[in-house]
Amino acid sequence: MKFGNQPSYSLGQRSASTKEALAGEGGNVTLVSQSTLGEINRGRVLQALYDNGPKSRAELARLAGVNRTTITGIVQPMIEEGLLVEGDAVPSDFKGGKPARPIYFNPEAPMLGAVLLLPGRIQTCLVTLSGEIKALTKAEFDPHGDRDMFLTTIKDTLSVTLAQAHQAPFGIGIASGGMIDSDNGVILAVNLAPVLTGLPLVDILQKHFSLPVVIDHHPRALLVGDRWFGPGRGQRTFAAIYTGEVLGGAFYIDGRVYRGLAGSGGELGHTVVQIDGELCNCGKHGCWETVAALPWLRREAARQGMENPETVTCARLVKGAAEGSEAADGLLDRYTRNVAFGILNLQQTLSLNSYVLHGDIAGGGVDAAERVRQHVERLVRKRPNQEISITVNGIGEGHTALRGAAGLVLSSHLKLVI
Amino acid sequence: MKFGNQPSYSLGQRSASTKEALAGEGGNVTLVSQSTLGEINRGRVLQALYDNGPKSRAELARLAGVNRTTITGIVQPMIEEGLLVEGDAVPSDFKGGKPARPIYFNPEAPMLGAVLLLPGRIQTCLVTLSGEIKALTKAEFDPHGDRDMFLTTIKDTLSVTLAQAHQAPFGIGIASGGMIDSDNGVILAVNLAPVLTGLPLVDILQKHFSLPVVIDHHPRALLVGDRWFGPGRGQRTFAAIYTGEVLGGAFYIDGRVYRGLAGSGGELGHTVVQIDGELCNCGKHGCWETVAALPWLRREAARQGMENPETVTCARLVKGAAEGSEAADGLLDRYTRNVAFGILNLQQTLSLNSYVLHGDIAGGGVDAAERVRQHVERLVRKRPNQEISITVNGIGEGHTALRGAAGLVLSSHLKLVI
DNA sequence: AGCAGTTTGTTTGTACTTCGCACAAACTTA
DNA sequence: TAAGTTTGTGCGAAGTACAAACAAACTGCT
Repeated sequence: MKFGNQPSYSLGQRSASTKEALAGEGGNVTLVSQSTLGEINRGRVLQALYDNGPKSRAELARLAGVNRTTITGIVQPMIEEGLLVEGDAVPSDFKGGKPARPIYFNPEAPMLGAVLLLPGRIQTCLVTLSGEIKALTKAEFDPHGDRDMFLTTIKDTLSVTLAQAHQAPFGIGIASGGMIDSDNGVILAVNLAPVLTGLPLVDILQKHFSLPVVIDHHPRALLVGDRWFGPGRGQRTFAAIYTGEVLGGAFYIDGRVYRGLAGSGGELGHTVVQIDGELCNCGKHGCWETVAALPWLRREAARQGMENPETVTCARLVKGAAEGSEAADGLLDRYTRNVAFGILNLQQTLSLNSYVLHGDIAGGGVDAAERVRQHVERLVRKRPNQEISITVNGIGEGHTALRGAAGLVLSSHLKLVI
Repeated sequence: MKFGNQPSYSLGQRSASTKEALAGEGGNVTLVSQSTLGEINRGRVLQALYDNGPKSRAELARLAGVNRTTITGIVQPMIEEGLLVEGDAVPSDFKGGKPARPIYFNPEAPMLGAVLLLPGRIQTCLVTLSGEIKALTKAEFDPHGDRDMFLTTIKDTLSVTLAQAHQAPFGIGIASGGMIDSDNGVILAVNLAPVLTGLPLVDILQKHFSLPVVIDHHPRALLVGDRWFGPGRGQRTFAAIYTGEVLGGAFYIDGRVYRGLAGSGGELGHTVVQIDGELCNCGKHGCWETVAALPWLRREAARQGMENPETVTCARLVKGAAEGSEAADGLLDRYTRNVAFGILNLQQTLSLNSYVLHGDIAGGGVDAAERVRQHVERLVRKRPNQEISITVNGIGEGHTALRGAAGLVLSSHLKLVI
């Protein structure tokens, strides 16, 4: 399936990107041009719409403390090209005044494609500019199988989804498990799905679909999803933490997704929390993963003689504890404490204060999250005005990851810095 | 067309601060104004001069990929006000052309005041815009003594230094040990110097000297000093690590000093590396500090029956190992390995790749640094293009910290983002 | 010595974007 | 109906980078 001509929006393709212009290049100097200034401010107005919902031009100007004509100069071209749309007038309040016309994302605008790629499972969908998920399609693949067969599967699945878009999407975002080089669009390694190792997936899909494609690792997609329409919405600083067969994390720092070099930041599962601890599959001892991932939970459940230890999850422990099982309560406490150590280390390092849980630990709901938070509070060094928040994302992890994957396209295509 | 109701986040007013304008305020969206654009680019040209040394306007324009008149528009006002100065013409090369006149910081411009405040010791000095340290003055104070006496001492010491400036300095930067709230200019706690605990030092000195005053914690000043005229010069991402009686760190991420909320990032000494480890003076077990700070080294030296264990340092161990002492070599290896765990955790979390060592571990010179690097390399998860550099700062730690303290003033006063 | 070629720094006008002011449109209230 | 209030737009001012042209100051060759 090929998409030919794409809609032309004045925001255009990613060039010497806004992010780079803001940050400068290492050793070289990059100045910010007039046109980049316009891009920065366009992205910021778009983000304000996401964070605050539909708003009139006058209200946006007030919120940002700028001139009304500035806002009009920014949004009018986007209204004309169909990215934004003007809503029905809102009746004036008791003081009178002309009714305001809130502006928001146009439901008729092109959508974003999204792929969630986990060991053995593919999900694809379309995501509207207001975050609705459509045309969800699922497929399975053999994690140890043949690469060509995998590529056929992902292309077919994506084709089914994209066929339901009435216009060429802005692009395709991929959230993938494993170790990702997001700069070069390559899946470096997925221990649980060797078929993906070394796969230059971005290039392959860009060529096949003639659409821009971006990729990032799964926790980072969760983070973007949290930030866009989840608990991280409107926040300046927070982290997403994933626990499951492996552990991972992602950071939103000072209003930007932190990636590290080539997207390598956030490999929290292989930070050491017990120097002389158990051997980890990465080859060293005492990784956080050895005491806070599902394999550890299953081993401990078996050690305690619990029923069906191979199916133990945080959710099951919370349920058991609520039903009075002391074994479940005790194991849950140890598990949440072990999870807390990784979060504690993040807090002492980066002082993010706000953590959104995903994966198995999130399956334990607010009870598990509160236990983790209490463990962290007991351990962390106290400071004035330090309030640590640990929440679970109530939206559902698959949808969050897909939204996040789509959000990756937003970042690159619309200069919207999520 | 109707839009559904969406939650509204409170947004602040437009910020005049360049840093805030670039990043946006938590949940708030701040647009970048024309005048802020000018400030951003002025700061960037100044940083380019620091990173590259004296350069002609034409060369700066080439480095930045911008128009020559843009550079002139930026630097000419600074030349006129005496911040920058035009040097002697440089002879043209074999192709001819008008000789270029390099521009750099004016030696006759005002200086920066700097204070280094460690338990029991005060150092003050002036720092020129090109990083030279002048009028260095030292004093001592009783860490457990009377606050008024401490304030008298620091004011007198600073007065001696400032009396040697021919013009009012741009401001005073303070590098202080302990836990610092850099937003509010308060020293929150210094375990080794209780006289400083709770001291609103910025306010006190601003009132006394009628100069702008900024404060940050010691590792962050080291970082700024590294970035300005040390191994971090021109780098986009690196960390400074301090080992001594306590441990600390600071990060330069994506071209900016990372502070965390109220300056609380970088408390690496209290990350956990051994869940069931020794009790730390912060109240929990297994902090990195319990296995990598000088108290650990002294205890281990005593346990091994080394001579004068209370004076053991990394430098002494390196010397001992070079002279054939297997005990020194063995303890040095354990020490550098323990230090490596904290750096490893940083690398897995933030992927900074470049670490500058300070304090006791730096006293071991390149030998100690190389041992740490090898330990990290053995432990870290491999990725393509990942090269980990661990260096010591050869300039001297006191000078680096003082330069860094002065650099804090540069950041705030000249909108030069170090 | 004179000329062509090259490079630097400056002058002048254009382009991009935000700011400020004024006005018309569209309402509420007395 | 008139006064007051708010929204969105038109127009000119202000700030800053970009582009073209020119003069100054040099090198190398004939």
